Amino acid sequence: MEQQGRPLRADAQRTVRAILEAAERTLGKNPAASMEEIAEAAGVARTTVHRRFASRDALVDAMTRWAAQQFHAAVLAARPDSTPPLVALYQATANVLRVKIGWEFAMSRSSSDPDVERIHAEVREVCARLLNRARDAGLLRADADLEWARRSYYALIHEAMRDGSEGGDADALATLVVDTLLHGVGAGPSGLTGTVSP
Amino acid sequence: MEQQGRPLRADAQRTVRAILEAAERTLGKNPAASMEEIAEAAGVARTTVHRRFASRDALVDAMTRWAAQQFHAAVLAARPDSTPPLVALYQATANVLRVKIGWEFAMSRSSSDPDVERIHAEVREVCARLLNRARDAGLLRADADLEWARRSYYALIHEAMRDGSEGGDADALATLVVDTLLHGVGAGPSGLTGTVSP
DNA sequence: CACACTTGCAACATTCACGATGCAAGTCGC
DNA sequence: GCGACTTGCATCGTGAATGTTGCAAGTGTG
Repeated sequence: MEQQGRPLRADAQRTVRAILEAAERTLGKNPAASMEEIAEAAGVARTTVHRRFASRDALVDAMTRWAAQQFHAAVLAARPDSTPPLVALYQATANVLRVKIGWEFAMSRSSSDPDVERIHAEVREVCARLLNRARDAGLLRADADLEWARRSYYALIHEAMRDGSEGGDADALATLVVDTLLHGVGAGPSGLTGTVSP
Repeated sequence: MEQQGRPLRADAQRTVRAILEAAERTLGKNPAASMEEIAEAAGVARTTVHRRFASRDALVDAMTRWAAQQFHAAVLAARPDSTPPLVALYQATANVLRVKIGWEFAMSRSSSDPDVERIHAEVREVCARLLNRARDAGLLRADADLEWARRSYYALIHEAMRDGSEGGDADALATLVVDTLLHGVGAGPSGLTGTVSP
């Protein structure tokens, strides 16, 4: 379902949103939760959920799609292609954290939906470009592996999100993430390998 | 099941191992896979799986417990309380990566089993002690948040594991992880906050 | 206000995974 | 080799979750 002959009535739209949010909460706690539990959490009858989403998969897909769009918007809002790299990095991190904190389940789900995958690929590219600019600006080591940098970045954001789930401030967390990404937790330069300047 | 009146016969033990490993492979690809699929992957009949593991939960619990023990052993093998911090950190990372690469599903599962939770708590403490020693040795910043350091460390290991799933070398990955943890991917010291020396 | 839309409720059909059992054939261990 | 253990196979029961349908009552919209 989810495609409309004509737009849903206002109350029906509210119902859809309520179901999506309830599904996030419920599946976040227990990924194997039944449609019944989701319906209950949303305050609607089980049949209503089936009316709005043809199948369980359709519901999860819709959640994933919704979260992916929020994610995309959060990154673009930081203007990562024009703002100075460090600022964009910080801004994007904070924005993304706000989304991930509210859509943990939907975001950590690897979707089979090609649309969703396309969005994530797009975001990855934006991120890659940003890191590239950061390196050119001397913010990253010249010999840094940008792919690993991106993945470390994602991993740190994901970890910071867990704090956020329990009432952390997105801006403070973003500072923590970016700081850690750039400088790690170590003290002086004493690399295990010889990556430090000769 | 899984507790024995007397020890299982040799062939039965092999069967148990085969089932555990098949379950890891199968559930790794699809967490919702049925007992049937697991049995097929193990090359045994479905009823045999039920003979060895009373229920699906019992099977997953057994996997989780097994993986947790391997994890614990991997950390202790690095002698994290006596070896010099940097060496222990590197060694433990490599050992843990080897385990996580083979038991991705079982390791990333938050268990309801108190025994498993105890093991993980124990490992967390060992890790905390190690990071403490690292800080005292001047390896970490004096004002570093050790809890965040530990979690960043876990997150980076987890990310590195994905490389390992596709044939990466555990030792090389460990170097990458420890290096990134200590120094990040940034170039010079230009902290966003004023954490750098005055 | 009138009409179309939306929802809750009750009932139903179906599918699927789980778990149990008995038995015959094969395998291990002493 | 003999006895105990283990497994495959065929079969059955059961419960839970999914998805559908019809209808009456309520609610938004023009």
